[in-house]
Amino acid sequence: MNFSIGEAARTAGCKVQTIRYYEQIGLVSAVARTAGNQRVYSDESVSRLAFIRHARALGFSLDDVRQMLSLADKPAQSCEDIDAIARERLQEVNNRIRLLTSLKTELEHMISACAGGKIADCRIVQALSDHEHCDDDHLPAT
Amino acid sequence: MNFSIGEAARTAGCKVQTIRYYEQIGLVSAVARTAGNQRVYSDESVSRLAFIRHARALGFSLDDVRQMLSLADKPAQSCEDIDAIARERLQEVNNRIRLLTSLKTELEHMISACAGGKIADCRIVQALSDHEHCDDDHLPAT
DNA sequence: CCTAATACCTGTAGTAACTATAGCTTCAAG
DNA sequence: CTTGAAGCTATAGTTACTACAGGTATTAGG
Repeated sequence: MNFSIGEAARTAGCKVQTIRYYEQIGLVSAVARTAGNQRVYSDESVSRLAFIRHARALGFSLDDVRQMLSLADKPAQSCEDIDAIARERLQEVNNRIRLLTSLKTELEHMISACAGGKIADCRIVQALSDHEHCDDDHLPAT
Repeated sequence: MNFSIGEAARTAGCKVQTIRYYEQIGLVSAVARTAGNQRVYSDESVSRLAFIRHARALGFSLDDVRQMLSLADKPAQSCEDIDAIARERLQEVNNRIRLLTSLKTELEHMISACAGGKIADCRIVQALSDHEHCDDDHLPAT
């Protein structure tokens, strides 16, 4: 089956420009073109795009994806490396969940303490002004 | 007390350039300078920076922060709006936790299914190739 | 008082991972 | 045969910083 870039995008779950972007940065190789210079996608290239989108949705970086794709092209090798990447990802996901859970608690506290008063004594403003009480320097969850 | 930009950065928990960046985009106003043109920070400007960093760490965008800062400058007003921003944030945090939890499960499944075999039958690669079984189109958790 | 090491200054460019725009061409339907 | 949608390229914008280059200020030691 052949697909236009629009169909490929719908199938893979991304925008047309995203696919062109992936091609541009060399994450996927250029596909065939029609006489009129339009890209033609095979099942295989569409599923490669789906792989990428799925990995991205799982939080893998494009760099991770690049590694995994090159590994996936050597089917005879052991999948140790891919496993390692996935394990690292799991670590990060766990960290992020832990961080977000503590943020959730903090936000809930702030909200419940601020029962529609004046800003002058708003607990949210106070809580945010005052960094003392929280000793971890919780950095932005990139 | 007066602080150099370096001290302010250490206190607020960010890099020197980040402070200059906040000034540049007008998130904080320009502070006084020494005879030698170096920025001088008061306690108040440092705590404003700390406010920003703390809010950022809680996942508020710079745009949220901008709103909150302008609201915080009108202490006589009700804190309804700030409360609303915080509630919205809480919603997002909850969504993100939900998403990450399902990713965690998926990653764990993949990892346990891939017990050091060959890539040709690696479950991780298979799971990522195959988008069918997951019906939500879980977008990247920005 | 001089020097060397820091810390500061401005301005610009780079990062990730897209997203959007402009201005054009191609294609499919009626 | 025309019209509107979808495709093409190239370029610029987004968020929130971070890094660099090339220069000036400040401070501690000798």
